[in-house]
Amino acid sequence: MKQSPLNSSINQNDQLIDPQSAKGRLLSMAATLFNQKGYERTTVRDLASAVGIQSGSIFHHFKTKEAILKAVMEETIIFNTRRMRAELKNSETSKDKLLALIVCELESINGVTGDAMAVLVYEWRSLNEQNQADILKLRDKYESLWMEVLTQAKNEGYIDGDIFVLRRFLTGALSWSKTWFNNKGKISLSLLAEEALRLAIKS
Amino acid sequence: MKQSPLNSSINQNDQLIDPQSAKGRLLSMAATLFNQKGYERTTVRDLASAVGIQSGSIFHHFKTKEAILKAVMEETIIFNTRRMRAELKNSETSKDKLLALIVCELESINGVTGDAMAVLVYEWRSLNEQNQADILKLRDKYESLWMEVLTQAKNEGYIDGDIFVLRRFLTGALSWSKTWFNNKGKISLSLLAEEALRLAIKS
DNA sequence: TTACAAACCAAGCGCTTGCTTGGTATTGTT
DNA sequence: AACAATACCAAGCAAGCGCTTGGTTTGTAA
Repeated sequence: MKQSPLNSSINQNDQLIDPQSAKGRLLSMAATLFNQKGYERTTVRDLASAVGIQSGSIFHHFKTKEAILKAVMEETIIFNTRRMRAELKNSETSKDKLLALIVCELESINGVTGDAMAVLVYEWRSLNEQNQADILKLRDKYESLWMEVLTQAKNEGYIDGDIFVLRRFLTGALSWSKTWFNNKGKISLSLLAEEALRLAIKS
Repeated sequence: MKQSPLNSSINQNDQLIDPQSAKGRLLSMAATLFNQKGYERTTVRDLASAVGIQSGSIFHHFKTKEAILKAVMEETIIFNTRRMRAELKNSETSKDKLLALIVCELESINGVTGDAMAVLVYEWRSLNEQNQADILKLRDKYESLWMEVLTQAKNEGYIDGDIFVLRRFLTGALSWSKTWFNNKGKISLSLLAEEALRLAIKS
């Protein structure tokens, strides 16, 4: 065996599943369908026929339907936390860092991981308590990156109001862009990011 | 008969259903459950037992389960559009009007109609095309109130960026407050509204 | 070639779902 | 009191659901 098999349990050094593999294509299609029709309205038969297998074969890769949902969420939050952490290293000032975070989040929502991110945000209720707790741990790491930068920006006088409230406003504002923003439309993503930055910092 | 029976068809002068009536209590409970567990996860049996009747009796009041969802959405958007229109008449300056709209929206999301508003925002996909189109007409009226005020504020120099983008940012930011804001917490709703106003207008 | 695990199929089980049906209380009007 | 409209119950149907089972094909490495 060249590599230990992946499962959905908590794992600090998670490897992401190869998107080319059968399991990876399944996850990617699941994210698409869960976002389009919602988790509950998507049947395992829908998902199976979308990837070209029988419905029962799904359960060779995942124990339950909910495990698929959880995996979609885990994959995307781990992937995007890494990306944010990497982008922060390329930024100097707190203003630059804030813009970098906004761009990252907008890209994660409207880019290739967009379906999975929307699922992460809007299908929360469909996880049982344990799984919610597991995902929450990952979200906490993600959010701590934001709060560090916002704290710095606040200390340097860039921000007026409460940074916790601000972060929550931004979470809602940016995630909502999934419902209306079009990458090929008039407004570019980086322009959108600048508009969003204007929400946060004064003049 | 003292009043024509209500149905879910499009109706310019919609009367809202009496919240005390059996149908009204059904709608109110439906909003609660749909928000708590999601529309798909809520069964007609759940809803029936929550209001203390048999599941089949639901269909005396509504033709289908989806008709309940649609009615919840219609009721809340009509109610809140009226409230916004009323509040706008009590405001003079465009800045006051904008704050009034923000307060209204925050109250509609976090107040008594909160469950129904969350359903309106997040359960969109569960309606078929025709019903989506019907609700969209009502939303258009609601949104036009916002755009009028934003246009005025922009013309008067209160707003920097694109008002369409700003409105969408606000939609996301305010609706997201449902997931974290607590009316009995440290931050009051009017304080939250002022923080939100800061997102929109400069210094 | 052999061996073995991973990937998948074909069939269907047990359960839940939205909704229907035929009938019975309850309410309001005259 | 009589009647009709409204509100509800008790039972269950047809369809769709997640998931299981036992067996077959495919890929990989010695």
